[in-house]
Amino acid sequence: MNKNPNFIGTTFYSLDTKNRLAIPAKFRLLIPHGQTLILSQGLEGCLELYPSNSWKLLSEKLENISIKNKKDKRAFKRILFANASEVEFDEEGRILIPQLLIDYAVLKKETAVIGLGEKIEIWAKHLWIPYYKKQKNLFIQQASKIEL
Amino acid sequence: MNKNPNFIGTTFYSLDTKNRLAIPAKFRLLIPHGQTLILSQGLEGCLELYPSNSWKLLSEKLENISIKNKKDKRAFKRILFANASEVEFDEEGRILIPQLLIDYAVLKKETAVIGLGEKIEIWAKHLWIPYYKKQKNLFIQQASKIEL
DNA sequence: TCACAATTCCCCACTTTTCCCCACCATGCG
DNA sequence: CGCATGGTGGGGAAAAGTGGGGAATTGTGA
Repeated sequence: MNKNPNFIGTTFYSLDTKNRLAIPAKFRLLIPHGQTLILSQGLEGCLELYPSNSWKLLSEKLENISIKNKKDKRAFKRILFANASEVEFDEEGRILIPQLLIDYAVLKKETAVIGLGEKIEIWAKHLWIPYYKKQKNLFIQQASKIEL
Repeated sequence: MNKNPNFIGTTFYSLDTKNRLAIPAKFRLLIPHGQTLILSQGLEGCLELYPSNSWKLLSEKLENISIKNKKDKRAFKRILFANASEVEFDEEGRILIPQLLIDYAVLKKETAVIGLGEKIEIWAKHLWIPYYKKQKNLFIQQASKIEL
C-alpha cells in the first residue's frame, strides 16, 4: 500500500555552518514520519539521498548487476557502502551531512536539491549549473526526436 | 473509465506578481478535482502542463529511449526531472509557477495558455506571437498536401 | 577516572514564501 | 437590470527556510 515516492523538481537551498541542509517540505511529506534515510555518494560528483526502501531496491539491483570483473564489483560495493550514512530529519526538516560527503561533493553554501523520482540528488550549485547548461542541449536534441 | 481530457483553444492570461497563473475554467472542468498536475519544460521554450498520470507515461517513454551511454542517460533523466514541478490549483483555479520555470520560459506578465489535446502549453506572449505568425504560413503549406 | 574539546541535538527567533480568503471588476445571460 | 461566473489583485495568517545559542553527548588524552 505504501506508494513509492516520486520526487520532482529543483530547489536551491543553503548548507549552513553546522553542515545542515534543509530538504524541501514537498519531499519530506512523501517520506513516512520517523523513517531514516540513506545518504551516499552519487555519480558525476553529487550525493544521493534515498528513503530506506529505495535504498534496498538499489542494493538488490547492485547484486544482480553484471560486472564481469568480480573484483571491480566488490570494490564498487565497498566504496558505495563505506561512504554511505544514515541520516534523520531534525525538528526543522534538515539533515546533517557528514564531512566526508561534503568533501566528496565539494559542497559550499549554495546547493541544488533535485528530485529524481525515487531518489533525491544533492549538488554543489557551482557544479550543477555548468553541468545543467551543458546537458540541457543534449536533452533538447533527444526530446525533439520523440513524438509527443 | 477515466476519459482523457481534450484541451482546445488559446487564451491570453496574466501572470500576477505572486507568480500565479489562472487556468481557463473550461480546462479545469476536464480535470478531476484534487488531482495534481505536472508542470514541465516543453520544446521551443514553452512550458507544458499535464495531468500527473499523463506525465508519468511520458516520462517512462522518455526514460526508455535508447541512449547507450549510461552517463548520458543519467544526464537526460536529471534534466527531465530538474525542470518539472508538481502544481495544484488554488481556490481561484490558479497554479503557482516556480521561478525556475518562469525563467526557462521567459514569462512576463502576458502569457498564452494553449490547449493541445492531452496537454496544455504555456507561452510567454512575446514569444508565442512571432512563433505563431511564422508557423502559420508553414501550416498552410502543409495543409495543402494533406487530405482531410 | 576526570577534564577538555569537538560534535550533535534541541530549541528559539527571524525572514521569506506560500496559501487562504476576500474584494473588485468585467462579462454574459435571463 | 440583477445575478452568476470567471479572471485579477492583494492583505494577512501560516508554513517553510535560515541561523545561532547552548545543553547534551561523544570521544580523546592526560
